[in-house]
Amino acid sequence: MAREGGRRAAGEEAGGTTRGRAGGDEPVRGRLLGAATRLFADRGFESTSVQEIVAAAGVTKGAMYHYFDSKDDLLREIYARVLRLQTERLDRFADAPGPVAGRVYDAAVDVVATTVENLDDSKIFFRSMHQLAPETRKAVRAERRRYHERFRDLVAEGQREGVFRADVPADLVVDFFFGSVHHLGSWYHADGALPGVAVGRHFADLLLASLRPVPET
Amino acid sequence: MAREGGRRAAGEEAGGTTRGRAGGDEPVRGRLLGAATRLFADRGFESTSVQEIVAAAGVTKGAMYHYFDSKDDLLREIYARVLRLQTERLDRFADAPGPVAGRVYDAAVDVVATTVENLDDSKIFFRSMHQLAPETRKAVRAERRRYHERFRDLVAEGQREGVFRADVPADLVVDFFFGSVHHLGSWYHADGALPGVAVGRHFADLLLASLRPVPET
Amino acid sequence: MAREGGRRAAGEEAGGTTRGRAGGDEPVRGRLLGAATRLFADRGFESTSVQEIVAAAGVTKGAMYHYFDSKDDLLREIYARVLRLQTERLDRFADAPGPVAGRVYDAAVDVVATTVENLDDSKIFFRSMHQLAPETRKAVRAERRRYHERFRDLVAEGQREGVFRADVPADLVVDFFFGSVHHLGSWYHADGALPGVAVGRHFADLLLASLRPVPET
Amino acid sequence: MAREGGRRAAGEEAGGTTRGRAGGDEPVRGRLLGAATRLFADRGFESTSVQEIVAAAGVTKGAMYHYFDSKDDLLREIYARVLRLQTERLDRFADAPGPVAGRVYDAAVDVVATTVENLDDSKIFFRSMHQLAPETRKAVRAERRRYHERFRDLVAEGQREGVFRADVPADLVVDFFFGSVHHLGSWYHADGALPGVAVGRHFADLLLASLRPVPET
DNA sequence: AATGAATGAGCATTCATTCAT
DNA sequence: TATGAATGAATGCTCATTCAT
Repeated sequence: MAREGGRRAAGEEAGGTTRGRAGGDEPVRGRLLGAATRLFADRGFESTSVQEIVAAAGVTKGAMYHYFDSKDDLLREIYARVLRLQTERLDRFADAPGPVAGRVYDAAVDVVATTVENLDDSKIFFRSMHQLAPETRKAVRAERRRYHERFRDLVAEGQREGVFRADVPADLVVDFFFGSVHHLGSWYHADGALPGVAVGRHFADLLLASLRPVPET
Repeated sequence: MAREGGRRAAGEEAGGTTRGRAGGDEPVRGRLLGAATRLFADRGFESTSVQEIVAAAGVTKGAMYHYFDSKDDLLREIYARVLRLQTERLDRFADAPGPVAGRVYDAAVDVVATTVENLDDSKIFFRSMHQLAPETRKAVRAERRRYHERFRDLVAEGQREGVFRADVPADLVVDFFFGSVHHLGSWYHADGALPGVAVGRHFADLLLASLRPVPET
Repeated sequence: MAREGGRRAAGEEAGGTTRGRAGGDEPVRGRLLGAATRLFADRGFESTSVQEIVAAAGVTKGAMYHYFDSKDDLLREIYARVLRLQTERLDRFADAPGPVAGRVYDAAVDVVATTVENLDDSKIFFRSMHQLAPETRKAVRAERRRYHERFRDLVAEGQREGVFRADVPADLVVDFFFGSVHHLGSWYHADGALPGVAVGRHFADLLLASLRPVPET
Repeated sequence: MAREGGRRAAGEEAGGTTRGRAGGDEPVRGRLLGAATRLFADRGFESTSVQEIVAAAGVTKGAMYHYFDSKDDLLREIYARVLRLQTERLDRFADAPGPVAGRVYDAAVDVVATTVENLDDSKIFFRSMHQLAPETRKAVRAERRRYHERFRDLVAEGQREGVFRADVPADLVVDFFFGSVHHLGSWYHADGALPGVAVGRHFADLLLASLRPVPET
């Protein structure tokens, strides 16, 4: 039963299986996912009770277990959503035409901007990985690795072409850069002076600068 | 069983109140801190029970509550240990003589190497911040901010001297770099090919490269 | 899927209200009763969820609540079915012509054979009695007592005629014998070497032997 | 922790680890086992909540989980207690000197009397077997089988000696007789006219009578 | 310095049942 | 005749913590 609901995940905002009752006009499933995302980001997965989630979503526990198999399932869905979004966007930038440096720059700006726009997702992603069931964790990591490799291939392409320095492993560059991205959740505040895109441009600048071929002395 | 941090913590009490019993020769307090560090890093703070900690340390619950006020107190001690260590080391490098670029480089290599050597501490630090009591969290953040500012001042010094580019805020540079450092816990494995210091040198290289003044066109 | 009892139950409604859908060609009501019988016998009444029953029957919960008032109602129907069957059969043998010893023997063989053929019913009967609503339980017990008395009267008839020993209360003989019958569910396996009728003949032999008048010494 | 308590099972009535608080003077562990036995017999294992058990024993849930691993563990202990008692007693009678018929008679009387004296245990034994974890169930069945075989060997001994008829398998005789014994819980009431030993003597009489060699005609 | 029995609040989850459609 | 979303009460169990000894 919950599995059926689970399958419907992709279309969750397509709306309208429920008429909206107490708590909002959005379908129950989406409300639950939204409430869970906010709470998991704020307090952590383990410190958030199912009771708090359903209260925040304005539904009953039974309703939650109608749409999701478990609290873990909720987390799993959030991971799936993040992975889907990020993969889609990277693909778009990596496959674009033009010189590799530009594509890396654009992808870097975008991933920062997207991360800032979905800061809750990002906080959850790196803080709650170890709460996933081993199997799920493996799947998430595999998907994440594909993402990493996609970006790394872009860097490696630049290195082969000579527009990026080649004396640092491309994998390490990616870990270096994405460390910065993933920690946005630790310090960035929406009410800060710098908009997400501005941060993205700075980060992308720093990345490209760090990759400039070392000047001869 | 005994971790480096654990040994320090025990010493802090100015010597052996316990004669070591089942589970190791080290004083009880240190054993508890060591076991807690390992378990918090592996499973997270919330998913680790006091029972598991005392079992891993080979003591009883009563003994734990003799040395620590609460489970939170254990976490607080771990944070204090990390902050003390990192601040000490940064001070050493920042206060060293010589040109600013060299000091930044050395400090950067060191923080990476130290993080890699105490990877469990690092994992805990960024994953469990939100479990601290608000007051403690505030104190930890303040201390952390001082650390950040110390490093930022180094960068700003280089910018004023003209050896670092000045078109990117020094604060942002520090967040950029420490994001990379803090995420070492997400991918670095002790059994990997690259020793901690090597990673440190690559990271420091990238940092300095990203700070080189932008060439005139 | 279809058990003998299930087929009878369906017929009771005087013919097919449902055209059979996913899961079998049999009417829904019978499928539900069959599935419930098997599951109650395997796992016990309390450990079987309505969800499991409807899944096994290939219908939805709503359908079940259309045909039955409650989960208890399902159990009540199973009891009614068993009682009807056993009473019918005993009546047939008790009312037959011929000497009382032969009638007791035949009835004894038959109840064993019938029990073995409907072992699930038997398992449920003695394991789940206490789950019935007090009122229903009272009714079931009353019906059961009538059955017991019918058999006891047969024994008493033999005692009066002098073909059975009279130094043991007829009621006790019946409890003695039916204990053996009711516990068939605890040890008899359909794949065992001995067919139900063979067990029945042995049991009937033992019963009649135990009733032989005590020889004078 | 609960395991430690579990080991102490045998000495549970040796008394005095607790000073008796609300609810009685008996140690907590024994009170819990007593309350559970009564309730499981009355309402069945599944229909009895842990809350009801601890309320009846006058302790808190936490205390129960200090002594027992789970509700299942409680049931397991009850089974262990029954098996221990019955095996002990059968051994005593089977190993006694004298002719086999007398030993069978005495053992039969005793098992009925003992069953009647511990009717709750008996009700639980045959009603809740399927609630045991598969592993435990296997162990219980194995122990039970040894009991059955001990009794069967006694019957077989009599058949070899010619004092019992040999045309019915000894195993079947044992199943026949113990069926009667196990179903005492279904009809016997302590307030009934017949004391346990009297029922035992009647049952033993019936058993021996059913085993008399068939007279030649 | 250390024990271990006991607490009690809280947790994730299950489940029979209802009801608008 | 049948669906499936939703309910709400109850369940077994965990856990940080206390306290007399």
